Amino acid sequence: MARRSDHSREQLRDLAIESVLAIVDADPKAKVSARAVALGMGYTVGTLYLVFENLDDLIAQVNTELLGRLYSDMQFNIKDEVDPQTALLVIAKSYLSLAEHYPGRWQLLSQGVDSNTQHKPLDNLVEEIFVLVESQLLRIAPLRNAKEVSIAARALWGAVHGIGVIYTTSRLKRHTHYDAQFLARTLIHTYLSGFVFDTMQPVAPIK
Amino acid sequence: MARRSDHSREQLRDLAIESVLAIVDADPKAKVSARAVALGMGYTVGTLYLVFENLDDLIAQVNTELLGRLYSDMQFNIKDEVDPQTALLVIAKSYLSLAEHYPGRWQLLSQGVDSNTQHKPLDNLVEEIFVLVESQLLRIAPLRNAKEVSIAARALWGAVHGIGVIYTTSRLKRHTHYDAQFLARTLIHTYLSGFVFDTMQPVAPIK
DNA sequence: TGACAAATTAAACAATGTTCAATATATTTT
DNA sequence: AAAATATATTGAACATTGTTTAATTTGTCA
Repeated sequence: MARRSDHSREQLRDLAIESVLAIVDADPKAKVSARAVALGMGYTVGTLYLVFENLDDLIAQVNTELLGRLYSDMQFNIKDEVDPQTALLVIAKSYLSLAEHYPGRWQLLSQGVDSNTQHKPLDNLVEEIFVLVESQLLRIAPLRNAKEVSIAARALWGAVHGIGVIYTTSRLKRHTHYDAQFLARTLIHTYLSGFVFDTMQPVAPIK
Repeated sequence: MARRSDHSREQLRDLAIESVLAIVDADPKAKVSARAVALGMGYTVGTLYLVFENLDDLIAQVNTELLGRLYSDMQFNIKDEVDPQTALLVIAKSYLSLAEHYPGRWQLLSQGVDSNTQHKPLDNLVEEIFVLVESQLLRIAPLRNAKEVSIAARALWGAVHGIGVIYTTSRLKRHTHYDAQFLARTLIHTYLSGFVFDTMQPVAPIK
């Protein structure tokens, strides 16, 4: 039996998170079960429930960790970037490189972000990324008002996310697939050239 | 006990599919369990396995049904549409109206489309929708070659899908959310105005 | 050294997907 | 019409899941 106080709560938390990552890295379609996670950290199931409320809580914390790293990457990579369009590309690149290099982690994250269970820190991170995108859009088109920028940010981010979804699944299904980065570059490039010049008045609602 | 031959295999299949839809319509976050589905059709679990290989097979068939209806809607709604941009908006509208009016069905579909399990008829339908989008794009920009159109279609469709994801989850989490149709209209409008005029040469790869 | 407290486990629970022998019912044969 | 056969349907069983909790081990302190 593992000896008491071999690890602090904090350490147990980290062990669990790493165990989850090891599982999905080894096999992107593997099921992340409580027992498998516990085994991976050298403990038994019960211990997990000392540290986490339940499995959803654990997964949410893993996703918070993943998205947190992504956010840091993004901030670091754009901090000296003068061109806002390039900055947006860098942001998208960070997001999509997870899909390319760590499909298991990306699935975890993309399923978690769209899961119905709430998790404050995770939701906040998502919001911060939106802010990052918005601030670049505002630099691109300074005359737009806040509402327009907010809408454009959501549309654009949804678009990048969607590209990640299409990419991941077409790869897991072994279809022919396109380079996600390339799709994102053409999308952003094309979208922004419209965003700058256009009235952004959508056409009238259909019917 | 239900009497033998009360229903043909075909009828059982339809009963099962309707039972699934009833479950997710009643509660978008309800778990679709084999027993719940069987109960909903007035049979017991075992019967399900006479008709379907397993639960994934059932869900895939439900999704095929859903996407099939969507595809018919799309075809019907654009058949007399002369303006390709409007046609694309109609296509997106069909897709997103599922997210708006049937969140449970939409989650089923969006999780199923991005699931790793293969299902030929479902995959084919997805492909057909891509073709629909491609043909409109080709009408908008006849000088683009097939590869460009194919890429643009995937980027655009991914974008619409992503908007649906963002919309559904922000609604299920009771965040403030934007009208999905509106987001899609601005996205498509903006994107297309770029697609027509732009070189579609993405900027150089980052780093 | 012994008693208390805390960490960890092992076993148990209900609910899941799935299988399959038993049973009820329809159909065919005599 | 009764018996024999075939098959649709069930109900119980199994392994595996998430989760809880009583038991046990281990560290600490009087």
